[in-house]
Amino acid sequence: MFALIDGNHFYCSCERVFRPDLKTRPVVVLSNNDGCVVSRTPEAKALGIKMGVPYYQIAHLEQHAGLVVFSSNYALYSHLSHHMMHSIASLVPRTEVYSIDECFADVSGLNQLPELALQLRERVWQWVGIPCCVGIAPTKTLAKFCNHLAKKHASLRGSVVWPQWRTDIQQRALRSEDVSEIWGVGRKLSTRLHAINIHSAWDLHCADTTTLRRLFGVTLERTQRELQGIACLDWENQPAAKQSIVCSRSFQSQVTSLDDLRAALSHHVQSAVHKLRQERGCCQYLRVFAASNRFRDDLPQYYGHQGSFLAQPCDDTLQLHQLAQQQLQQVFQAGIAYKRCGVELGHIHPKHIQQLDWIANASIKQRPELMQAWDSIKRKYGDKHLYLASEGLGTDAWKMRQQHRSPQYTTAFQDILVIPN
DNA sequence: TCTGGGGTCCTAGGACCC
DNA sequence: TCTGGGGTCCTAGGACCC
Repeated sequence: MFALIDGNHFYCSCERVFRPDLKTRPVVVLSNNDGCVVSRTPEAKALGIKMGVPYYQIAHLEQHAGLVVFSSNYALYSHLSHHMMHSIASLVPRTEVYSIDECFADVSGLNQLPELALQLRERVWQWVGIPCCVGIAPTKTLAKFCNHLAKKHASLRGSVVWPQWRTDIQQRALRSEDVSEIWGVGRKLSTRLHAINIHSAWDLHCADTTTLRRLFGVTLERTQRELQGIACLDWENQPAAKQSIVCSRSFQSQVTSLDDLRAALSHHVQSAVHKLRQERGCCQYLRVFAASNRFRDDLPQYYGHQGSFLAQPCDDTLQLHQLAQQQLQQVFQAGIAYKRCGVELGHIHPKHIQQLDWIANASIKQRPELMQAWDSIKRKYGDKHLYLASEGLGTDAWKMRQQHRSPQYTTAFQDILVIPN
């Protein structure tokens, strides 16, 4: 039996933890670079703000409807996420963190599931201040579905326990939801399903399995079985080792000079390789890309990229940085207005298991002690105090726009909340 | 003027093997 | 004129997730 616990409009709720005055106000959180809406409270939803809508289209609501806007503050969200997962783990034998705002919990063999659901919600609320909903069912897909129902219908009081429902109620619930609400059925798939008369979740539940398999493949067959209560997705005991790491950002304004691109890329390489070392991995592939603004039809469009393999797995920032900058040179074309660039590290292997190249003689210079020192300085003093000089080249045009960011209440001493007398 | 940033899995088809 | 059958590995592209 699986429980799925999901924080309600998580990023907004994180902001509200330290701003109780916003409890009933419409709040949204924007994507990086203050681009578009990625989290919204029910009050913001009621204003007609859709998910993913660009900020400039709703900015007027700050003036006219009391909308409160935040830039994303990942330091805050990931820290509160940690606390939330810890609170959940204190009540159940096993958890599997699925994303920053949701987690599966193993409730097999436990009695009084409705009471447990209530307890989970209350504990997260009391310990962390995040409201959440709980869905409990015999498969992960159904648990997600129950969670969805719990969020949608206030009358369910934040939790749905599938086995407690009579069969006809379960059926009615499946009939009431479009197939696109099911986990694993996205936009394309639901369009194709509608075309063959599969509209509701119940239609998918009842569809002919062989046809489904033939037309849509094994993934959707699994989804159907899960809807029928046959578990196809098991617990993931270990978080899988990453196969690739990507770091990229949009620029606050257009960038045309190689120096600005160099600076941005330098920044991204440093974070990507830092993540790589935290994974205890080494990569053997590196790709650099830079792109124009895809929304500007009036400007020349460009997506340039260049990747290459290394003779030897590597986790050395300086080496990878040098290679990335060489590749950028190939990618760069004058006369393009760039809006985004980034780096991808691929073919990642565990650091302690390495296949060396016995033909290529060139061994890549690596400096483990230097990298260790680098990482510990970053850990101790934060990100801003140590970086490669090339990051300081050029202008600030490549940096991120973050005009509405809240303080890092829980992770920076200078941002600790002060409550006046 | 202004539109995010990560990831994974599956499949079809081509190249190759015996 | 007529040309098998069974496999693996790799990659690109398409779909999905948050």
